[in-house]
Amino acid sequence: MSDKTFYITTAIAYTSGKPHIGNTYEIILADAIARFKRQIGYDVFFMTGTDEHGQKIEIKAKEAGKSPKEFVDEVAGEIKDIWDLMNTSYDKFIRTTDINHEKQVQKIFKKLYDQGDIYKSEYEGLYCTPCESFWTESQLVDGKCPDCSRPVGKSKEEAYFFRLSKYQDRLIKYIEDNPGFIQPESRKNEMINNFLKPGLQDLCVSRTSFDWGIPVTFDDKHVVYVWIDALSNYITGIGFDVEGFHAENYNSYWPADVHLIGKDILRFHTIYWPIMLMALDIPLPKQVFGHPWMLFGEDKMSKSKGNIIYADDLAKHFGVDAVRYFSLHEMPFAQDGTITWELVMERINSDLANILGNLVNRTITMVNKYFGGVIEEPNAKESIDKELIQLALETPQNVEKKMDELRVSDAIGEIFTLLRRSNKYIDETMPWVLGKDPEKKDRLATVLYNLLESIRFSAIMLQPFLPETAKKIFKQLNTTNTTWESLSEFNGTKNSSKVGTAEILFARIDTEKKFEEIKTSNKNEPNESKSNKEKMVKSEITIDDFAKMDLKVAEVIQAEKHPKADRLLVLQLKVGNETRQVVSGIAQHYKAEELVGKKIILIANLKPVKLRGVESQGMILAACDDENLVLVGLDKDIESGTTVS
RNA sequence: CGCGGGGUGGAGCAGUUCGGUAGCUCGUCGGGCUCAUAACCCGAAGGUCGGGGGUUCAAAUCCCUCCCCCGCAACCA
Repeated sequence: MSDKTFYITTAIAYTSGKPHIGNTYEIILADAIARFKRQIGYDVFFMTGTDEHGQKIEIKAKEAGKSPKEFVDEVAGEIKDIWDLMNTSYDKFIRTTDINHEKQVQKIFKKLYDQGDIYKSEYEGLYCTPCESFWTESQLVDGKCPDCSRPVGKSKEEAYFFRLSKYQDRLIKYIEDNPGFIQPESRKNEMINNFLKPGLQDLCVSRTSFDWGIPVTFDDKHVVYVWIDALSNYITGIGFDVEGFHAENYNSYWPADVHLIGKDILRFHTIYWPIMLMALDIPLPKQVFGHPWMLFGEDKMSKSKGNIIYADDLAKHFGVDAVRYFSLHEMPFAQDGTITWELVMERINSDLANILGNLVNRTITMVNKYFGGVIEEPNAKESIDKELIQLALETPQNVEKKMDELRVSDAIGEIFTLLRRSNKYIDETMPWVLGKDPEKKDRLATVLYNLLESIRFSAIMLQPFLPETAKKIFKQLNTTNTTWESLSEFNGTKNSSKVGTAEILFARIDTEKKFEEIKTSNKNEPNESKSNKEKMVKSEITIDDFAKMDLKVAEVIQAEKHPKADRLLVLQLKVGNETRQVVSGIAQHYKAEELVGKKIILIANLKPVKLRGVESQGMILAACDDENLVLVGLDKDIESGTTVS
């Protein structure tokens, strides 16, 4: 083993449901980095896992009629299956329900308490009893509960707090002294200016309102709330021990080289986590990389939008390496990437089938056709070869440079530049012409040798990204010379070995046909998002309950934007001979001017409230899902003020 | 003036740190080639680099200003 170590982690996945391709991307990315580092000689430890506690899971388990433990066992298994399907080479899969983890979390909590970093206090806030919610001063509307408009009272809940403020200045200094710590760097300022400079509030680190968590040893009403539980996995997973009896892995791998996480949880990893570590007096991770998100078209993937793509579905249609390739290639360094079925097929066809697959195929075919599979000594070199050879020799360094910056997509781009260049080399040298002239046999052998060698180069470099494909290429080349070190010289193809038969690596996809296939296979599978699960079924009411509502036809006589809120319109409604002002959150769907003259339905006896300072006397009806909002109108015209029942 | 990201040929992006011929992939059109998976290779068309102003010999890049889009925050009665 090498003495250069590299410890990389992903965020641990929350076991509330099946992860989609956007979540899966993170582990594929981590895997590519881990494999690459191993390849260039690092002793790598790669950890991933699941975050399994919390109220949400408690509720979900109950809905599913299971105990929380049964529930998380199932989901964690499902997550692990997807990680395995994606051929990810993690060294450890940690679960926050692992006994060792739980034990260490309890000890960490106790230690921080004993040394005064955690203290018991009361979560004091403005509490709305019917809603069971705490609110801050700024959230209140008219001094009342924003949810139900009832008065709130001061209330207290016992909780433990972590004194973040104590470490604030040390953290700012650390971030400023280590410019590479937060990646991409644009996020650094966001953290400092938005959270650190204004001053950190102490963090609530325990709960009494649910049970599915790690109990606080010295106060059994409390369970450890997410932060200390989840974040500490990065050290407990490699054998950190509060009392100092660390496992060997902890001693060799900590501090982590990279925490790879989604950009949405960067704050927890660059503020709470480092402060926890400071309090425990252990070194901070070297880098936290907040990767961008994979969007479906323009939108975030979400169940309610029904636009989720899962890695296993993609793999079923296109194969694992194609999914890996797409995820790694299509994601820019800092900006969000996009996935659609069309894009996936386009990438597979143009890159994997045309450029890579076809190059291997045509080369192997020619070696078999002209030389019976055995290439002889390359002794007829020409100056035209130099450009190809030089590029091949430069590419490993370029890849390494990009990978150092975690620019995985760019690293892959470097390899494809070599593949394109190789295709071009075939046209330049025209081996099929050489093949017709027996005197040119040596030259032909040299040309094909150069091609085999640059394919070997490419395949070696592709290993971290497309491990299975690389294997297949090695098999076709019939080479075992697959180390990174062998890329220092352009002579690693053995002259005497016989290449294998040409096999298609990636078949071209008939886009239209495939689309049909995908559609049918999606139909066959019950679409979870639209079935039982997501439907909100409210409890039954009587006609009397309904009769409490005073619904009226109303005509919009004036509409304008709310002066202080983006999503709100202020409407003046004519209801019979009365005029009502209603504030409505429809500004993203309707322009003020197009509403004037429309007749709509108003709930007229709703208690008035102020919204961002403007009084609203009622509410108008609209149908809406996540994307669309349509006002409820009338089939035929009728007087405003008419009662609706 | 809440915070942040972005606006570059038809599409998606790089280039902006540190001014010096506007680049890549896909698509379109034309050509070449036949070893190969209708693939590969070459060429062309197509851009006032969101608008305006300024600095400069020179601005996508620096400064000022305005417009638009997307997140977050707020807000949806």
